Amino acid sequence: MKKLSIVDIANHLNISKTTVSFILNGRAQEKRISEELVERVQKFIKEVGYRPNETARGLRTGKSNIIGLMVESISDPFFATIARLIENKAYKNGYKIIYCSTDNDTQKTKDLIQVFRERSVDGYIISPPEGVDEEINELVKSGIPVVMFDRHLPKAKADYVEIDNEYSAFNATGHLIGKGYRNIAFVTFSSAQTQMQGRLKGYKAALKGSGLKAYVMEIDYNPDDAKMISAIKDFFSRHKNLDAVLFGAIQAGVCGLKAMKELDLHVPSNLAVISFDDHDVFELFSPPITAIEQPIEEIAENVIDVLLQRLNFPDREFKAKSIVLKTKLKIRSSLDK
Amino acid sequence: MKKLSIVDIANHLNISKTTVSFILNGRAQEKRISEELVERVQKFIKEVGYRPNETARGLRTGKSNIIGLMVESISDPFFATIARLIENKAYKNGYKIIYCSTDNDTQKTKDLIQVFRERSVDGYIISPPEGVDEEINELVKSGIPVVMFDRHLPKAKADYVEIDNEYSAFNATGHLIGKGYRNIAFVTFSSAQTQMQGRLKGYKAALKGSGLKAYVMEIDYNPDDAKMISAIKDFFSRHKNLDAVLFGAIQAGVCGLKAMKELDLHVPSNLAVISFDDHDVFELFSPPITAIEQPIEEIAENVIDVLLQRLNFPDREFKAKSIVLKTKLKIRSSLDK
DNA sequence: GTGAAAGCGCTAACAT
DNA sequence: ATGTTAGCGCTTTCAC
Repeated sequence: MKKLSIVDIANHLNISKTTVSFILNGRAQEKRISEELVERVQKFIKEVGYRPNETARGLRTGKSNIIGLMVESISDPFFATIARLIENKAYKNGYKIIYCSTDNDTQKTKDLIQVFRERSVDGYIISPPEGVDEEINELVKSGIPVVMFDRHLPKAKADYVEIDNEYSAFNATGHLIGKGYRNIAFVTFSSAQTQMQGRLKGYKAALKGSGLKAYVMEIDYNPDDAKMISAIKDFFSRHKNLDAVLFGAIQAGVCGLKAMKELDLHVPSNLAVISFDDHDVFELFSPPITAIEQPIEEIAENVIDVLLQRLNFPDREFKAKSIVLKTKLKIRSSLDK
Repeated sequence: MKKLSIVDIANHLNISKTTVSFILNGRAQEKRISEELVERVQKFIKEVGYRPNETARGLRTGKSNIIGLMVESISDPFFATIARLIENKAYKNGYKIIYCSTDNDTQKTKDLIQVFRERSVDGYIISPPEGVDEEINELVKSGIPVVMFDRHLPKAKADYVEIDNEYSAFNATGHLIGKGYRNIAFVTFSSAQTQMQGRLKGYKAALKGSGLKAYVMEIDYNPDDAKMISAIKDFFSRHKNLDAVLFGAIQAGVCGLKAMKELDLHVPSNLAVISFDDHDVFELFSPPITAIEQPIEEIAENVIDVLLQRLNFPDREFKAKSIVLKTKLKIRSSLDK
């Protein structure tokens, strides 16, 4: 059973492939092709299960109907969830998704953008590492829409969707202060990225307002959890006076809790805890961990909506959109002394 | 800056595009093209940053260098991790990955296979729902390699990689029995899939050996956790005599723990717990939950290796491979009365 | 050693 | 209203 082409269809029906093509692309009416013929063609197509070759179509039109999704790591629960939500809506709109993990590696990301370009990916969704602003601007200049999320590159003139990092950290830190904690650490990944900078800024601002001292621990991201755990253990051991900690990301929170466990530090008697990003692991922990919940669905929805807008109206005047969403501080018992 | 094509390169260098193509594809030597010319071409290509159009290449060769990854849900931590590991190796071998979530929906999966076919996806990695055996066989018959994982379809003549579900459940249940538990429940997703059937079988076999009664609870999978949690609560409430529970999947385990929390049932004083699949959430739970750890890296490695083999040696005689891997029972304190 | 030319399956401008 | 035909950018056969 060889695969049929549009010519086979045309020949079999004794019409031209143009006609078939028009019918296939819903331009029958516009081209005033007779109802009867349209029906005959569609019936036959259904009968033999003909499906146009998307590669050929893509070559001809220059569109691939593929969206490139580049995240820090697809295995991270935050990004995996986003990926799932984006997928749903993309497929509903006729787009497929090709993904890759950047590992926050600038060079790797640049290469991957090239790889995606070779395939004429129609649009990009990226949680960008630093240093790819130029590449993103080049894409946008070529008319290929790019939406950044989770963070943005100030020099990249593209749309982005993120949360209010600064306020979220400020608010969480303030909450700890309100509960009477005075030596509050901020444990996060070392990164100059906007989201991490924002969180750090919010944390510091809250402390400053109360005249408290900052204790910042920046972890070098390492795929091997054990390394990060022992770094955090070190930090806690060096700062015995801490009474609370704000984790700047889910991965930091998970490693931090593991570190605390190994040091036999209890929540909240030894350390009160709040972490960015919510997850089962925080909900099921004893006591449940207070978390800054990102509106994941809303993020995904905004990302894909903005991208589809750009895809559908490519020549609309360009003005990069910045969408900043609110988080929710899910207060749980990890704070009650 | 318009994108260059192979013709532009050829024209600029006053040679034919055939020559350029040969050089591009490493056939210069075979075609006895002069060293000097090869170098000149390569230098120029690098200079202008020329990259062949993969769509055109794909149309011509019929190969896309794309692997289709179809999992139950990309947001599930098990599948997300697999996706990450597969991605790594695939990209290293020049393959991109296009993914989709099947939701275990047979019709959706059939449609998605069609969608992937339109794009001439070179090979498939699938955690298949039931009822797509024919589609898989058709792919294999057309010479397109398919590797199933996590489960397999007995009627599908394709390679698969999975764990020893029956033994894993048998062993875990036996461990509970050895610890003195007598009323052991098995809480799992209702599914006729091989992996779930295997787990159920192992559980029952262990009980039978000790003359114990089976308490099986089959949850209908529901994207809304709350529904599943309340179903499990119901079950626990109806069976107050239970002293231990084996969860048949990570999602069942997480929902089960949430249900127990709401019912104020403690581990292990009220119920000893073992769950399939390991995860941070089990490690950080108090007390840490004993888990049946799947060798995720090994699974991913085997899946992609088998697929690459098929891709690289398409005409090698076909004999479907079954790879069954061992799990590890990670014993934690969730069992010690 | 290199080049001309056909053709992969489709779309769309241009006939008719 | 429908057909003819020229590409999209590449690979590959065959000719020189």
